[in-house]
Amino acid sequence: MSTQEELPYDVYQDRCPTRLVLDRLADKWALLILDRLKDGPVRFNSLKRDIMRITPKVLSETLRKLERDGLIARAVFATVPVTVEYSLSPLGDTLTDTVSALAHWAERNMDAVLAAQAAYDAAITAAAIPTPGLHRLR
Amino acid sequence: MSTQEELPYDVYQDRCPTRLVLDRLADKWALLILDRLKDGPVRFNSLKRDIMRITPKVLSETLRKLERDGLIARAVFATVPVTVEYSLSPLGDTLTDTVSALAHWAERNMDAVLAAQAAYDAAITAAAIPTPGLHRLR
DNA sequence: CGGCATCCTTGCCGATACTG
DNA sequence: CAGTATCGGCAAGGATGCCG
Repeated sequence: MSTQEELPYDVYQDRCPTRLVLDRLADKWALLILDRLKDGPVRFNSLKRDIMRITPKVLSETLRKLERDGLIARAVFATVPVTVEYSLSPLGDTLTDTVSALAHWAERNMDAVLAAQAAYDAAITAAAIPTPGLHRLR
Repeated sequence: MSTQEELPYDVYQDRCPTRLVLDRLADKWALLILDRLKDGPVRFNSLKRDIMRITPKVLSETLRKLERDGLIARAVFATVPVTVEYSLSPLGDTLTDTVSALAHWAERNMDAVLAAQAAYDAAITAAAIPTPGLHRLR
């Protein structure tokens, strides 16, 4: 808010189109796809295999949304059977460092998060049982 | 995948706990909250005002999830009425640069995205009408 | 001020087919 | 191989009201 130039868009504003883009990026599958594409073009079924548990439906939908937003490009080759490659567009390429950092932050800090969760849950449980061991009969 | 060390966690894997964290971060509201906290502690209703259209319920829920994950800290002051401040934890602080970059990327590249969307929609519409103007009589 | 409880809707997402 | 079609469930999230 301080070091940043004045822009016509403000993601904090409701009804700002940036909210729509943020919604797109704030999607687990979209982040994984963009991250997966950062090393070069990847084919549909390769994406489907690499991003475990994604269904073809969701993969297809997410790819089309990303393509519509100009973040990825779709290339069709008239082979038999047909070959389709997805790759980052120049615009999408400006995002990958950030997206990749976010997607992999969890991997680097997973232990800390798990520890925090355990501590939080323990505190909550302790609070829920004011004097543990008391009132045990009945 | 190449320049990266081998980690015990892999966000591409199903059943990997990192997926849960990615789910948390891949949330529009969580991103906005984390970004909003990067300049210092903020109170509940201030967040509610700044992040337009967020409901108290969703704000409260998201804050608690972020607190449970150890990304933010909650401080209560026994004033009248009570004052509650939310701030980034040291762990959360390691995320803000990335989160902020993602949240504001949309603001910087909104025009390009809107142009891409318009081009995409125009191409789709054109494809849906093979030869415009032909077959016009019935 | 800073929430929580409740109800209710919607739309996303997964599962499961089927097609060019 | 690269998708589309259809269906159903379930949980995220909005609206509202109340409380310490």
